[in-house]
Amino acid sequence: MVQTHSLKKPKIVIIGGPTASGKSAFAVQCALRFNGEIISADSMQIYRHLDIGTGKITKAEKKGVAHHMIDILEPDENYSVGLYLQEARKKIDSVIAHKKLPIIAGGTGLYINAIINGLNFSDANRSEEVRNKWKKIASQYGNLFIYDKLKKIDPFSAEKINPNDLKRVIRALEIYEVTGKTKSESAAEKECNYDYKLFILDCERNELYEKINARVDKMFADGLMSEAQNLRRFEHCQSMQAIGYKQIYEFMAGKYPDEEMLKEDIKKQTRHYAKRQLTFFKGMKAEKTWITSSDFQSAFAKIEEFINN
RNA sequence: GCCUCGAUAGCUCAGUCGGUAGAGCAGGAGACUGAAAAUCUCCGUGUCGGUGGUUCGAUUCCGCCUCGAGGCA
Repeated sequence: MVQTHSLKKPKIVIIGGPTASGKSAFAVQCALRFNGEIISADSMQIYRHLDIGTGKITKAEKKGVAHHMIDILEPDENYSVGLYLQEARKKIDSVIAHKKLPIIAGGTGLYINAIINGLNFSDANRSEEVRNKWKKIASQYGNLFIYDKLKKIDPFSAEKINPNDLKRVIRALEIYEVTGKTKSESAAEKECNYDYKLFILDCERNELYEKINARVDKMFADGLMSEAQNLRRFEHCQSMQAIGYKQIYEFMAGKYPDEEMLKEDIKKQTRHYAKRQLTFFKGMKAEKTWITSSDFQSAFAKIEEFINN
């Protein structure tokens, strides 16, 4: 993506990467070094009380650096990229107003992408009513049935969506129903409001997986079970899509032979998730710099250069 | 010591009435614009334990050997 006349735009640093890659710690180091404040881009850490399971940064780990967009919702609240973008922009602007460097850090690629590439369909907010209606139709007449509806309304979008990808088929239908315009009609490239420097943290796959495994073990040692237990009344809320909690509820319902299997499954799900994150960042339309933990020094140099030119 | 049953992909196993084999899981790759820690798509060659024999041809049938599980002594 080419950035034109970036000189006038405010500068922000963005840090992405898979879980357990060390984003949070790196972000704190950057903030300390460049007088920054961190704006989280994590769809699960925005929820209060989901601490251990989301690997939320602790007070000590924050080292006095301000963190935004963490702990702003109760577990029973719904959220969306649209709301995130709205809030995050405000935070970014206020950090800039305070003459500090905004550092966006998190693993939710979609949120980061929204900040970089904006969002179309601005008036197509989620409509539970519309979604439920289509969901019901789909379960009654099959995925293909509603896919065919979409094909008639918006063949261009349908072309790019797999018929089994129910959520996306429904969303495309929803956009049309809410705005009267099709998804493809309203799609357009947008230019980023900010001059950004994006780093993606990564490491060798085996090493990443080992870190993930160790991290899950630590979560259990830190009391994930009781944390989940205490949140059980939210079992069917959006926040409980987070890996760990839902498996624990299934464990309590007797779906795993023993705790060891539970842990193994959570590790596995987390590995799959990390892989998906990596794929998303790889495919993201943005200028990015891939780094590992051994590249921190050179990354600092790049940030230095970025903010000073 | 004898008998029985196993030995096939990293793991669990299916299968080949004899023409060199396929599922699930793991693993890999990918998609992704308001639920994203979600949702979805694609990818399977391995001395078919070893060795002799029968056969045009054996992973498949037969013998022996090795290893594992169970049973009888």
